[in-house]
Amino acid sequence: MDTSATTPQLLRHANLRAVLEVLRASPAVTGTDLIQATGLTRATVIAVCDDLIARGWARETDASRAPGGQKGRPARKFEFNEHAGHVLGLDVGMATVRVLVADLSGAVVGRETARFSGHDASAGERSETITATIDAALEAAGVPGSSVLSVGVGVAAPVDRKGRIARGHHLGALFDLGHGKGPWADRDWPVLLENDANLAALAERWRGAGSGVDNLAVVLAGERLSSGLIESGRLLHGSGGGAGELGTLEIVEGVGSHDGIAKLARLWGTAALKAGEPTLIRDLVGPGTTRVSARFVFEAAAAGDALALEILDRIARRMARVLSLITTFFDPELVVIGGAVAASATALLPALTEELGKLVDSPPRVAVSDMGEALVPTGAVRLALDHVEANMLDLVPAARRGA
Amino acid sequence: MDTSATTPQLLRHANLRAVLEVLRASPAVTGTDLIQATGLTRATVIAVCDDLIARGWARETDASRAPGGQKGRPARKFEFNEHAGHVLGLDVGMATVRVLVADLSGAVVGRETARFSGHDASAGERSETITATIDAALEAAGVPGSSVLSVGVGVAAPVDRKGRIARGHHLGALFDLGHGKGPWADRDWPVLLENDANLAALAERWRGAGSGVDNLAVVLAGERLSSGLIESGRLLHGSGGGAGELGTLEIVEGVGSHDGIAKLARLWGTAALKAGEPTLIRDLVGPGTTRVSARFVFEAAAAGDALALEILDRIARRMARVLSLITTFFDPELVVIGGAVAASATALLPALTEELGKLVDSPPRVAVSDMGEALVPTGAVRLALDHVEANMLDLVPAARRGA
DNA sequence: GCTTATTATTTAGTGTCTAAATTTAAGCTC
DNA sequence: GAGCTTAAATTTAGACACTAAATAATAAGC
Repeated sequence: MDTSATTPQLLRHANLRAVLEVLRASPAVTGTDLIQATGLTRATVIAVCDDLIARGWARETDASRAPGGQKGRPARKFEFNEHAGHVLGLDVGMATVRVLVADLSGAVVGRETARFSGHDASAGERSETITATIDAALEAAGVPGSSVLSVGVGVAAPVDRKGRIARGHHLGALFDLGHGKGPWADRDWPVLLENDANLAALAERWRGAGSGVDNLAVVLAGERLSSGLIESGRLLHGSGGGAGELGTLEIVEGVGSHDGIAKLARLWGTAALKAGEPTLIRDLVGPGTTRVSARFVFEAAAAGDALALEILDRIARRMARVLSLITTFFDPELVVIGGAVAASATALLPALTEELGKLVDSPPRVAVSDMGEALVPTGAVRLALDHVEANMLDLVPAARRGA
Repeated sequence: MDTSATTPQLLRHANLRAVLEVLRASPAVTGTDLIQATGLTRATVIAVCDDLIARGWARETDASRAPGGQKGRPARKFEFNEHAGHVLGLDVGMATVRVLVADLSGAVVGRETARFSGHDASAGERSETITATIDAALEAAGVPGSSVLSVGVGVAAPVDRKGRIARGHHLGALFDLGHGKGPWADRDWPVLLENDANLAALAERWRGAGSGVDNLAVVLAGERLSSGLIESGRLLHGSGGGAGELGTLEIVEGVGSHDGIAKLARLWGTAALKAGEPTLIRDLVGPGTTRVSARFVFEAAAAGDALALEILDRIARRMARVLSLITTFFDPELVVIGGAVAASATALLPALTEELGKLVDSPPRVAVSDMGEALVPTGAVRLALDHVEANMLDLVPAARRGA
């Protein structure tokens, strides 16, 4: 709906887009298929395909149709050239960096994870670690850096629509992730920064529980709580990227802070242990230890330990209150819980949905993510792919570079 | 970004749109202006304008330029034909219906308000009242019904993106507002239902405090609380239209229900009176009366009455908590408070912003609507205009109808 | 009345699409 | 293998919309 002037070439541009979109969605396609999908004439469809092939975004497959099948002249078959380039999906956390390398079909062809040297690592050190991890991932995948068409990066901070970390956020000092800086200082990759919970939402909608869902919330509930919100298929950012940050839930009765599931399990588990209550958790933790990791609480609960079960119940009820607020403000069709302990969070679901049903008139479906650690980087891949797809016709595929 | 096929005519279509958009935005424009605004050639611009004139959406003004100014052949001047049709903006409440008639520039040319016969009025009676009110408004404006190109309707219920009132909502039983039913049974107007708070948001962004703001929340806070949310310039609906309904804020500490400002003022004012506390409110209400309307509380506060001021302070703090939640989830740039008592709500602002500043890291600007009763119907006009503008080239202007 | 400036209109040329006719490359039948 | 059938590709003619450049119109200034 933009006030843009148009030239005849723009027509072709639009048709290139249309055909490309079909090609991306289907494995291998004949001219006739494209005629039906786009409504264009055969002459046009073929011309557009030849154009796409010349630009490097599509390729023609050796017809080789099933013998004894169709009569008539064999159709040419066209398909999306998923090797026309690659994208990187990064999850840059406080302690670790995860890198995925994917081709343009979204298939992951390489991955690598590294830990930063320490909590007090400088921005420069962190940059070097990120660069090294990217290089390792690319090498493992056999993908040259020149093939990278865009990079999606998830960070645990609000990021506005222009890809800037919220001013004054502590993460801004720890990393140097701006365009053309830090890890990508000497590469000309388009770098897209995005909040990690938002990327989790993209990931769940792409390959998780939210596929095909246009109104979706994802709550990252490991150590801290944050949420990514998709409305009508679009990510919400708010004016400064702070939408869904859940930073001020302290005012909610029964939700004393924005602590996530893992942290609550640890806190309450430790508290119970200190109080000397009889529980299986003590045996799991072992003698002499006072720190209770979240895992032990979940294990004890799975074994039927009453105290652990009660802790889970409290966590579930607290989560239900958070979800009830999200429902009030967004009315999503589905809420997915992700984050470090997502797998164990399944145990919370019955109590959570029951409590949510009490709090809200028409509660959304609630699911637990099964994407594990890959959640955020997968969303980063999706973000990078979105960018490539949106700008495909203005880009030059890796193979054609310099030609 | 839709996968749509394109024909050469689509080019013209796009340019018609582009030129029309410029025409709508500026008073009277020459070909040269359009060349600069659109980047098209003079030949094209003129052809497009002639096309628009032929279709009825634009008109040519008698050049009559300031004498003694420009040399050269006088430029033709084109302008948007705001009389090519009209729109209706309705606010259908429980007790009243408000109707605005506007031309395509958005100028209000007629208005009418009516009360329904009673709370127990049937859907049929209500329909008749609405029809009569519309007819009166059109007649007063001298606009024939055939000139109406679309109708925006605000209702106090969740409405999904397809214009359907949430299933099971009590308002659905009181009205019969579906497409081609009730008040518009024998007219062929496109009717666009929308939640009233959402329309308030559209109105504030169009002609209120939110002009030019892309991330905006409007809170209708008269009797009940509800909010309309605009993110990146788009209204949020959620999966069932329930986004921003604020129906479950009961779980928030200090916000015991979704009562609005007027209701709280009334409740707390009445309670104070019953408790026998000394206050100016008693004098304003008059002897023998126990019902305290919100107005008296605001008047007493304006006169410096301590108890009234304290009530306002409590209301302000409660509102601040609601706004802090909105901020947490949406991060809007601006929040506008509207609804029945908006004008008096200005008195709440200092305490409200102070409290909000304590609750939230980077609080949004807060403003009070000055659009009064016109707020929702103005938003309905905006909604109707949006629809007309989006579909303009597929519509037939009123004047050309039947030709 | 001539020049100059500005705009409108006309003309020729280009890119893109459709529709219809033609060509190509198979499978099938005899 | 010749000939028929079929499905797809290609070619051709025509339509539409745009640009660029040339031409025409209209007013102000001298």
